[in-house]
Amino acid sequence: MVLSMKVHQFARGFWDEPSLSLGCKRLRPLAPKLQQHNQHPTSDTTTTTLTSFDLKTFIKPDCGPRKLGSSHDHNKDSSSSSSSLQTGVETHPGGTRWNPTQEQIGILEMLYSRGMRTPNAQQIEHITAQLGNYGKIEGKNVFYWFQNHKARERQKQKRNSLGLPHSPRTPPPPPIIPTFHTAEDDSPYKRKCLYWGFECLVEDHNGIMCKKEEGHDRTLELFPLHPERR
Amino acid sequence: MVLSMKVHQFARGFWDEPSLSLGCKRLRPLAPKLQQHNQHPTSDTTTTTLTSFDLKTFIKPDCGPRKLGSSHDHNKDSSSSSSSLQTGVETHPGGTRWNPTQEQIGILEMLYSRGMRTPNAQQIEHITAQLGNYGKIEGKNVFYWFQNHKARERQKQKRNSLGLPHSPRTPPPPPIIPTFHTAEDDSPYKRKCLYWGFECLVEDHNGIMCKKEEGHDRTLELFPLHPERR
DNA sequence: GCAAATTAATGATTTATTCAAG
DNA sequence: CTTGAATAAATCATTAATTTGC
Repeated sequence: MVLSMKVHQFARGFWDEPSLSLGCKRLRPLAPKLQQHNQHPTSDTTTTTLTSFDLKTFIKPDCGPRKLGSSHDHNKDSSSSSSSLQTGVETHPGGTRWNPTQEQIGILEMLYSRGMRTPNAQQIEHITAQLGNYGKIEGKNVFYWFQNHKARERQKQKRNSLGLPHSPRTPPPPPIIPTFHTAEDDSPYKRKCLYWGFECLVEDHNGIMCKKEEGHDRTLELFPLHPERR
Repeated sequence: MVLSMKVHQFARGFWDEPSLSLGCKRLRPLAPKLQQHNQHPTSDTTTTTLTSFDLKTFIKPDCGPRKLGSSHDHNKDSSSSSSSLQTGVETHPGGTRWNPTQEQIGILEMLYSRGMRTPNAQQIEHITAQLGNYGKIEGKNVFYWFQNHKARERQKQKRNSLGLPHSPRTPPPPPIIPTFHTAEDDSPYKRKCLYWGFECLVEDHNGIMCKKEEGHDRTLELFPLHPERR
């Protein structure tokens, strides 16, 4: 199959699609990268595009490495300590990776404790919007948080079960996630539901305090988040 | 700090309540670190009041098992009706999986052969747009194609090297790929929700696609659009 | 007390596996 | 049985928390 693609030129230019330009918004003050908008104005070219395939369009001109972070702040406040550091180190105001605030973590854990494991896009958006009230955050952060948290809880559990395998069988297998019905029925709102109630420690058979894992009860049933399967 | 949470409200009406304030902080898992990062300049108090947390918003109608392929809101203009994407491939309400056309496969393989492995969000969009001329396709299809193709080439290679280890050396391992590192990229929020984003290739002096050196940014949005499956 | 050096967490990606449509 | 789609496991990388020497 030959597609009439014009491979020959990998010339650059063109990736900047007009429409998306917005993206380029975040440039940081530091490196002024200039993005190039180049030529090719248009061309609606696309005309061709209709049927032909322009390889060249696949090459991005390269935009500089902009890292940045974003506006924002996050305020790592940090410090108190006097300033100190900031001195140039760059902590750059923008940091690179997301640094969750207590509130954000709290909400996320609450949701997790209620059974949420892999929120869908819609949910992620929602959560992101809510958490945005407490600090900078993006959808992907939420997505990753759930992935990581789920995976790490899993390892932790595994480690524990191996480390002290008493309890022959019934190795706390299924996290069990509550079943979440719809609110309405059982008394959903019965619990007080401390915001961050999770983390609650409980005493196990041996009198050792441990974190109650994924418990079934705890405060729950508040809302039908959709139970994840599994 | 007190959390002034109005717990009682959790009672009924919860969903109706517009919002519930929350603000408390939580302890960190093991080591209580108290960091306080509270964000928001504004109050340092965490009064909570500032923002409210609407639990109910997490529920969302969602409802049904929507499977649909990705329609997902977002501007994706969706399908219905029109076609933004051309050809009217049917929008298949039912959501089926992508069924690539010869042309699409051809282009993808060509790109793969040139070294592309993990296109970033921008590239995916571009590719998607191009391939859209040959049949219905979405960004995630492109993303997955590269992932699967890469992984399967890898297995195939492994199998071959083991199965018939003639050719002592050079077991065609390196697909050639230039270096691919991360890339920079762009835009964080730019996308509403691109399915996922990744590295970006750039052209080097020789016109070969390679990964842009040193950028560390990979910032992109990612997350699966509909996770609910299964 | 401070800050470089070290360590513990955990955010972000990549790779391997699994599941299921066709 | 091929392969699109999705998840889980493994890995990489940064930042926060600690420790340590001056």
